[in-house]
Amino acid sequence: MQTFSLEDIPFQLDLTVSCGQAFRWQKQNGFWYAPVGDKVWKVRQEGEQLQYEGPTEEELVRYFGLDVPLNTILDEIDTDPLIHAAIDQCRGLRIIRQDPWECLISYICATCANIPGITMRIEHLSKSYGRRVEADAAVFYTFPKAERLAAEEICSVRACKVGYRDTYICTAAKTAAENPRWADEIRRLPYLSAKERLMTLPGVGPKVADCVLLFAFEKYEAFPIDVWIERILRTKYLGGAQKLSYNKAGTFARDHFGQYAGYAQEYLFGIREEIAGKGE
DNA sequence: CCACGACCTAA
DNA sequence: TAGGTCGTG
Repeated sequence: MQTFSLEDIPFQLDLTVSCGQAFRWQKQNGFWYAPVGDKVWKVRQEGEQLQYEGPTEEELVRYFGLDVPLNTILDEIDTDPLIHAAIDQCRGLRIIRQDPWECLISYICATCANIPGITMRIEHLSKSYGRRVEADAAVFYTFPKAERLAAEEICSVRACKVGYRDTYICTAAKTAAENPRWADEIRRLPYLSAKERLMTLPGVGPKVADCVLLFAFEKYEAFPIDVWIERILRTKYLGGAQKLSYNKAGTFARDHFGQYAGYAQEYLFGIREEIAGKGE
């Protein structure tokens, strides 16, 4: 077991792994476990100390974005009373740097589903095509590589309870397997071009693309708008009128919150239950 | 650009 | 009914 001292680095592990951005973390005996890459990670936070097993320190810092100047970012997005309250309540919530391929498939699986439903599909895919890894007498399955999924028939993938997303997953797998540099190419592009490129994949619309750009490509201008965020934007920021188009709402958010609008989205999402319905 | 229904499945 | 996308008007 290794330790990492946070000192003055604001971080809330529990909130970060359970807020709905990543889907594989589970808590057992006081530790959080998840298959990350080809290993199982085990992490616990005790005050200003992180205890961990699995990653190197460098991998740990990178994955949880501990090198990102969070307080500076939060100051920058702190532009109104509601986001201010969200920051007060969730300070330490960080955007995880996920693997692009796993993130892409995860959010393709996220359409018309809640968090348990998404998690279930990813677990099915991993159990069917990933590698079995044991840790502390528990069994985990790594997320399958694109090459592995590209070799599968659509009907086989559908057995993972992914429903109509089967063809989307298979097409994405073939695309990624044919061009292993796809993620690097997207990473180099500015936000809008990267989004256009992602949206050429079937099953990837503006919302899924924004999620992947924010959670895997460090494009912090990305502001994913789901039904929760749309409701908050409409009732709390735009006078409760009719629905805005996705692009207009996103443009408003970037104007209002600035270049780190994606962080604002996460913090607003973090307090969605408290303000849902109120003011509708 | 906006409205609409279909799409799989599980809770 | 659900954290959308796609095809059609």
